[in-house]
Amino acid sequence: MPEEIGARRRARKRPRTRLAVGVAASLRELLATGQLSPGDRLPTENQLARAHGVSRAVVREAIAALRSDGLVTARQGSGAFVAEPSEKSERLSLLNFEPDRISSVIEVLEIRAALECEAAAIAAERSTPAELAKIREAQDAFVEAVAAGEQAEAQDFALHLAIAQSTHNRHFVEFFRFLGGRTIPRAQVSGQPDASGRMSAYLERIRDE
Amino acid sequence: MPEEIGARRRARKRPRTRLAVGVAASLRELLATGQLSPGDRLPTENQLARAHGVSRAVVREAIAALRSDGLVTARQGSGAFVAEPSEKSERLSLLNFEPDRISSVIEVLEIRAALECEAAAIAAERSTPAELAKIREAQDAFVEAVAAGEQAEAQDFALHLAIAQSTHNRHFVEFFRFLGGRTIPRAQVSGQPDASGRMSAYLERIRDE
DNA sequence: CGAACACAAGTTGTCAGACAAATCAAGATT
DNA sequence: AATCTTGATTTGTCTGACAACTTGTGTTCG
Repeated sequence: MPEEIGARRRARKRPRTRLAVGVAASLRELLATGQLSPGDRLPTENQLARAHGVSRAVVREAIAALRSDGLVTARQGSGAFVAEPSEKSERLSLLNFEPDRISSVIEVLEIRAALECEAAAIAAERSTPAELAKIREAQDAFVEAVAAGEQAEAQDFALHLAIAQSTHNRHFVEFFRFLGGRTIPRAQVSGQPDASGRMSAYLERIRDE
Repeated sequence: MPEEIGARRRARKRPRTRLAVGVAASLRELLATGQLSPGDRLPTENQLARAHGVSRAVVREAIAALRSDGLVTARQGSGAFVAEPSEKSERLSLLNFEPDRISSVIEVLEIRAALECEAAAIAAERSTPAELAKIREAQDAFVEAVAAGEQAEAQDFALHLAIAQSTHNRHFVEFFRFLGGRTIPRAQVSGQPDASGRMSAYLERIRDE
């Protein structure tokens, strides 16, 4: 018995997988595999508790998690039912890509390029002189860093953020902040060949406008 | 007493606000107002239970909801702590706008236009003949509907979706499906004055490419 | 004096049973 | 036939208890 305790103590930060997450995963699989369709009533809490060998409290916590995700809706006295797929569930899966596949990274870069292009155009129309100065500053810092042979991720991000803020559209800002955190670790894609080439063309366009 | 019961029975589909959601909302406010910063330990379950006049089970369900959202992390034997803001929380707040403000709708339309523009360009390069035919079909249906004086939201959406699918980039597809659901009810913005004008120019561009 | 150990208090995780509240279906009543 | 009553079923909540884990404190030994 002591060895077991030792083994668990060694695996610190992971005291034990909570039972509720196991039950929740089991339920999620039922939904994912289509064994339970929207509108269906899932088993009662007592049934689930007996089936998984846990107490009703654990089952309740598992269902609460699904309900928090909008996957099921519970009605007192009636039961818990699978909810219809809504925007919310789609919003969660959105951009939930796997960074392992290179193509996935490229896809995100595509969508990012599309937005950067338009953001720059809008920013050119709306930006105040102060914001323009800020963009120029970030731009100079970026070209300097590139000239010095650095990776310049931070400067790159700062530049895009400055442009996004100049659009006065907070969705652009939020989107870049999100994508920035996703794609900054460029070490994933081995060589970023034409990144600088694209960037120079990109900057030229900004100057023009 | 009977009247009260009647009043509640009349308000069907809303039997009663669950206690857990009230406690969860209270906790969320603590985080939002900064009274609890990342890394802080929030009150014990017993304290919260007494403070809100509910049982510990309710408090546990409330905390489980926050944990499911990634706002707090609980460690057995130690307590529950406010989590550091991560991508996940940003992803949730992303594009979570209020449809009441007209400017908010316009902002989303801007970001949508930016993506549609680039998606069309990419689609033009990659689309297979079958996909091109599908786009043309959707396009014809759209112009027909517009000519008939209809709103043509469904055709509009189908057209954009067909284009997005031709990019072979599933992020575009997901994004349009998401934005489509958000902006389709255009009744919000009273007159969509230049929508058709923009659209015709947009279609011309596709034909060119 | 310092370090390893033992221990106790506090906290979250889980269990078990019970009752309240709501739903639903069938039976009883008018 | 329509309405009311009743009972069973199910989720929502309460209560108390114990297990598992963390943390700090004291204690003992080198």
